[in-house]
Amino acid sequence: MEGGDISEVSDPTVRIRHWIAAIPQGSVASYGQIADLAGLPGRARLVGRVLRQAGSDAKLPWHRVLRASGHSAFPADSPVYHEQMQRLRAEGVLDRGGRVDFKRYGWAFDLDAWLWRP
DNA sequence: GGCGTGACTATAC
DNA sequence: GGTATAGCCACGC
Repeated sequence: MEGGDISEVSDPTVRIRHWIAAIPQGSVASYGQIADLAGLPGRARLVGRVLRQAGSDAKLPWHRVLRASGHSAFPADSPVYHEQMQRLRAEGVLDRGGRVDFKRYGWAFDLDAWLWRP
């Protein structure tokens, strides 16, 4: 990935999109985690907003973003929910009763280690 | 400018 | 697991 100078981008939505795009295939991240990485702690709702506006933008792996609980942000009976789970399964991310285990599939990106690396 | 809404979260029972 | 509560803040009305 190339996140070296992204922290200097002023537009928060650009940073958010950057980090969402950086989620590796087969991994998932929470809204709060993306907000933290974008330098916007406590702004998880903004991440959701950006994602909603991106909407059909296939460039962003929106399906890899879940709630902190491991659940999808969508109602379990909605079409978009099923599409999300189908996309995740296609990457090897399995859910248990609609819940994804962050211990197993959570993106283990460590921002501190990244910032402090030599 | 006030107010409700929302692809959210941490904390406390 | 659930429910309640309090933060969060861009946006539309």
